[in-house]
Amino acid sequence: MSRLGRAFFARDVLDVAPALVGMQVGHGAVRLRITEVEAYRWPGDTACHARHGRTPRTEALFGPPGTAYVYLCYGLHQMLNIVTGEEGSAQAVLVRSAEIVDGHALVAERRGGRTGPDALAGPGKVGQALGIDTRATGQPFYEPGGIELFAGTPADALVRGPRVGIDYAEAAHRALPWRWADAGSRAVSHRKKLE
DNA sequence: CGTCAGATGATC
DNA sequence: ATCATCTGACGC
Repeated sequence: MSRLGRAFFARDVLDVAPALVGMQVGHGAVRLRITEVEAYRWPGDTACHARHGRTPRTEALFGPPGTAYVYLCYGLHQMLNIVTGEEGSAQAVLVRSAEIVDGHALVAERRGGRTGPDALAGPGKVGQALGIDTRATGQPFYEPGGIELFAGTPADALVRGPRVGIDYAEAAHRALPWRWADAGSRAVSHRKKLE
């Protein structure tokens, strides 16, 4: 499968996010098919980490398209974001869920020996399966060696709805339907809130 | 099926 | 103090 080039990511996050469903993300021996994503963008979205402007942590969100923004959530979970749009704009796609394509054994080991379905529903599980951490922040996806993104099998149909876990944001932004998922996949979190 | 508390650490 | 979460415990 072919690697996604920089141009794929150099569009608005609302175009890139749904296009990423069905694409594949790889790191080392692990390859996953993306099944659920969310878009974040500042200005105009108080759910976005960049809502208070540039800080050491959010600097990566303003970086060039096709690079990683990985942050630690609740002190436990490594959350993978894909930076989009032109450099200087704060946009990223959060990879929320995926199916295991390759590296089943390694993923099971990282998950503490849990063996079972190929569905990884939830962003913490995606980061854990890939074995990534915040040190990947700033790395490009379109070059070999790090986290890589490949063209995959687009979903037959997408479902969309509001994003998850952003109670701190203004009501209007909480309601934005900026979450997309593969309608036919079992690897989707909070499925009830989607249509 | 549901709700709930605890884990755990960077950030501003 | 807050937080783009997960898991296991417990109740129905």
